Amino acid sequence: LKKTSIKDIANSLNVSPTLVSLVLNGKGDDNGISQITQAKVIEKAKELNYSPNQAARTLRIGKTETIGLIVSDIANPFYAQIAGRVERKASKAGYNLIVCSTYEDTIKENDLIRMLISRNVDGMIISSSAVNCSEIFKLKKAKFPFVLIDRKLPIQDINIVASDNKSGSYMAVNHLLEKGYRSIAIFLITPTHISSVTERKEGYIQALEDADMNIDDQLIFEIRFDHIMEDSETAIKSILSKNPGLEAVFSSNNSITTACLKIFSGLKIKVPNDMALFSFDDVDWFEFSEPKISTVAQSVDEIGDQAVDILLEDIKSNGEMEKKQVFLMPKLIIREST
Amino acid sequence: LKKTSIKDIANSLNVSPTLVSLVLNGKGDDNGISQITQAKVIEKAKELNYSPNQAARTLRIGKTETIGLIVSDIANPFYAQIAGRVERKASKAGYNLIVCSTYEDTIKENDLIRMLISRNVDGMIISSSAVNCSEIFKLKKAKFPFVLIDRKLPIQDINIVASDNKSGSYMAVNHLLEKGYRSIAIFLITPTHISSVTERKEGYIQALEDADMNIDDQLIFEIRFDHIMEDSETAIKSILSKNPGLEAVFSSNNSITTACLKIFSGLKIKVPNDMALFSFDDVDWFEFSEPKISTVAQSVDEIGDQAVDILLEDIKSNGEMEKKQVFLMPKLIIREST
DNA sequence: GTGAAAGCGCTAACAG
DNA sequence: CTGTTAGCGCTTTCAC
Repeated sequence: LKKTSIKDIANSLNVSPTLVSLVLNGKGDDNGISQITQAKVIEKAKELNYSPNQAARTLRIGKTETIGLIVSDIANPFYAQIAGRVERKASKAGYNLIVCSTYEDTIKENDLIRMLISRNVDGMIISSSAVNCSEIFKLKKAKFPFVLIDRKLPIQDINIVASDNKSGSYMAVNHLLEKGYRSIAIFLITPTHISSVTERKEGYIQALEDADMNIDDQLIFEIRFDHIMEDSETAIKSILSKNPGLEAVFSSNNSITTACLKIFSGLKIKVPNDMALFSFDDVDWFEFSEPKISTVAQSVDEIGDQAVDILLEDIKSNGEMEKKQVFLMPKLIIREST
Repeated sequence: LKKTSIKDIANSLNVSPTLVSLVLNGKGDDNGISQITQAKVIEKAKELNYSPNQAARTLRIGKTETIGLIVSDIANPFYAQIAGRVERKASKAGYNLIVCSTYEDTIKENDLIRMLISRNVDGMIISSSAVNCSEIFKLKKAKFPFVLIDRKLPIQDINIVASDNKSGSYMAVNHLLEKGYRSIAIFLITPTHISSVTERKEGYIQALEDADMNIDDQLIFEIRFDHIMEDSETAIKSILSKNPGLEAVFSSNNSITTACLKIFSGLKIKVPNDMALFSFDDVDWFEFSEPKISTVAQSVDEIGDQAVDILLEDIKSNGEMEKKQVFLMPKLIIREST
């Protein structure tokens, strides 16, 4: 498979590669190349099915018109929706998108960042699960354009677009309290060090404290992201045996909610009568499930849109611009599960 | 942002770029480069935070270890799941993935194919909505490795992994018939020329014919993919006014099912008592919705896995291998909506 | 054990 | 109006 190059076009037309390059890049008029020649070049390019070798172009000019998106799992509807949104916006601005999943593996995350750098992406959007943020810190130091989404990192002066998870969580627990639920468990997803998780835990604790209630560590469960069904089942069974009086579960992650629903159904536990269930993130089916699920909804579209806007701006400024921090307030959607 | 190159390492160590390249590519031992020198190079590379410039590498060796995935909409759970599966498998084999969505725009599809070629991807996995398959045909002619998924194209001898949509549809309608539903509408998504859609229509017609029933064109609805809510609503209202006796809707696409559920709910139409509903594709929430949704489930994971396997094999063979056709039989999952 | 030199395809500065 | 030249960073052949 030998691809046609600018040289091939030039040779078959008896002109120089430069001329062909100029024409094909729309700089023909600027350089006063005759319309006839231009037409010939363009026609020949089509005839030979020419498509520019981006590797060569990138090597020469350093830009790729590509941005990288790193998330924990592209199959999660939350990230899938963000990815779709980012793709559309980026595409409109002439950028392509490389999407990568880390599956919460911090080594893989670092590898992916290096890989994207190697590929000369012009910028990145990252939902990081980093503990040691060395790789991200390098990006910052190198003034490489990037914006964090969804999860904070303990680094100053970097772009970020995320939800105010603590407030979201606080509102959710508060709602449960107002509804009269006294004994409330929270299910957190691992890795628990990521900011969205710690913040959701903080919101839960704060809400209980503000209501002068005790925090019972026994009611705070950690569900491993790669063993969601098992751990949720263990957690629920533990509740049933040790805390039969429990009235509500705040499932702070949409995948955990799915698991809980399955398990409750298997155990013939009726929501919300036997047990209330509050979720985080709004997934389309929460509106049709039995029962419909109350949840804390993040502005997914806005996260995607703003991330792209900020990133493109940063790219334009060569990483020199003043960094932006955007925190979106999530909204409570009350349905039937509480 | 000046990245460190092989030359930088070479200079600071007073060795040649050749040596550095050799060491960094694990060819040090083969070329008898001393362990001490190798260690120095590797250390220096780390120290200078070296990451190879893929553009240069690609320009030189022609390969990128990247594959492209083109689907209609990455935010659709069906494709999101395939993408996840493909990403994992490809990643294990050392390949990166570029994911693109066409949003059913054939122009965009062609642009994307050219873009991926420009980027020197080593192969592609494509769910095509092409009418005029010129671009895909060019791939074939150039012996460029690719595999179609989900949708057939009228081209011989190309790799494809798809479901037997006609049989799936046939089984679904047959099930409705057996359950005693006599009057059955089908909702098809546009563009209707894509094979999965025409096949689902064919299966519907065949099942009715085999049961000696008339085909009523009034009961075949086309829902525009970018106006799903509106068109579904129009269709349902048309049914209610013109065919009040209708007993079942076969919604041959998961997004349409979502819309139908919303609309039925708004109209206080009870499923399955007032109207049965059968879907296509299995989405996790079909198990929790009210009612739980009967559907034709494709083996999504298998589509993804096989597509990658075949693609990698084709890449290895330089596009010379005998092309493979895989058609997976979907399964009926009967729940409460029928 | 190591280095020099060529070339992948493209673009940009400069020359006519 | 068009062409020459150089070089982006890397790998590879060949030479010492």
